[in-house]
Amino acid sequence: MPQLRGGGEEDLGASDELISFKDEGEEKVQENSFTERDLADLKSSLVNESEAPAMPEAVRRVQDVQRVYQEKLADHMEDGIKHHEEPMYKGSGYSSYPFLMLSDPYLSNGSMSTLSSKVPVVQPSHGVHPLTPLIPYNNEPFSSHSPHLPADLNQKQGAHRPPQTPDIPAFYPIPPGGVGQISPSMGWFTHPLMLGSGVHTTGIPHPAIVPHSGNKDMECYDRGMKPHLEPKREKEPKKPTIKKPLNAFMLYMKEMRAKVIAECTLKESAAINQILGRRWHALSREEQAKYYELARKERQLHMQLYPGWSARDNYGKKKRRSREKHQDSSSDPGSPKKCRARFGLNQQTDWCGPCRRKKKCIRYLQGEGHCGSPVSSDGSAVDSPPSPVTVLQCVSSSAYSSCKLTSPADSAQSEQSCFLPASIKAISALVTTGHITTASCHPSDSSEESTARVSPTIVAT
DNA sequence: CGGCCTTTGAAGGTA
DNA sequence: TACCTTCAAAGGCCG
Repeated sequence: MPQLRGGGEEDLGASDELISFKDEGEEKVQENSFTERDLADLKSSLVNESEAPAMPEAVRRVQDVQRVYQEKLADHMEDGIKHHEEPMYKGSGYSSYPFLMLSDPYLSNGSMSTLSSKVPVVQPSHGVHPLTPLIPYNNEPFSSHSPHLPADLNQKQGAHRPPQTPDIPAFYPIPPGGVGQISPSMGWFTHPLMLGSGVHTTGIPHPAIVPHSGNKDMECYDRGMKPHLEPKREKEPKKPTIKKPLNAFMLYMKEMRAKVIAECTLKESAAINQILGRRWHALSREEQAKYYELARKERQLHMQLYPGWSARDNYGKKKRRSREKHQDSSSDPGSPKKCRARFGLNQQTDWCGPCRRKKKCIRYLQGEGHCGSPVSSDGSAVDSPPSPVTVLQCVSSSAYSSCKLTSPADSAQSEQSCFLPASIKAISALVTTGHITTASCHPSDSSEESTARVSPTIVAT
């Protein structure tokens, strides 16, 4: 993965990113230079575009809105909420970042901006992550049904937010319609730091704060009304959930999901995510770098908005099934346990995917006899051997789809049966229809299935 | 109704 | 330092 460490800035990614990209060459130096200079170029070019005579109307509106927000915030600042500066944004180009993010949808004739030059921009039908306004995929107003739309921010986090730099408001997305269209019914939001006493003039909450389910305030927003906050206050106010900022892959998924759905006529997220995972690996470093940069900005912004927040805060809010760690197969003391141990750090290209992600090794913990390595878009194995298998035939049942597989590496073309869990039967359907030509097969990692479990790898759609 | 599935990355905890 | 765990999004599925 790209290391977008730009001169003095904090890490853009975890060590995982470094690991993944090590196998792609030694262009790190070049990569490192991407963020600062290229971002600056991007920004200036976008600004120039916006100032050009041919600037689309929407872009001008964006600027107008940003100006309004700047003025609004200045007013708030004068009201005594100004505490500290955020030097990290000063002169870093970050202040213009929203421009970077927001310009895309508004650029003329749907062309993609530099930022997403090679990444198709889709029009998701659903909502936008609280901070994912940074992502330039939507030229629609926010969906009023977005689960991210917070309803009761006013009484919650927003009121406790530290004062903000004038840069911040510009980070937020501008509806295509401009200021005049900003309304709660659109799910538009207000920077928490602009709230002052907790309620912004627009009364629109910040989407990073997600109310708990059953919040009637949401319905208010859905109906374009302001929420009834006062009855709420009488009760014990539930703490809103501040979501984690999206990482690069999540941003990528949000942007590409609709496209994959359209292409593959799939709806099941599990299957779609598998495809997206493949495509993610197939992305060039430059393409991935865009998303890492977006994610970095999101994290920065998130830290600014919620300084005391920790991802740990949300632990336990999702009920997780008891993990299969009880059945940890690491009870094989003699053999190499992990790709890491077997290949070492300097042969990370030979690591399986989970090892690269510092997760449980699927290759040597579970034995080496299984077929199945994900396959990149060019058909080569991403995770190194073993070879992918070709799906010859799939027969769906209620619970599983049984597929006959053959491995190219097996010259005898002996067939073996794998079983697709019901959750990915849709994949097998694609196989049978010829949309998918290759799949990989992993042996069952739990005792509950004696059959092999197919983890389909999408080669062509 | 709520957890599961499935993906990658980030972050925090543990050994 | 290495490893592990949880959560972030999404929506169909299932108990």
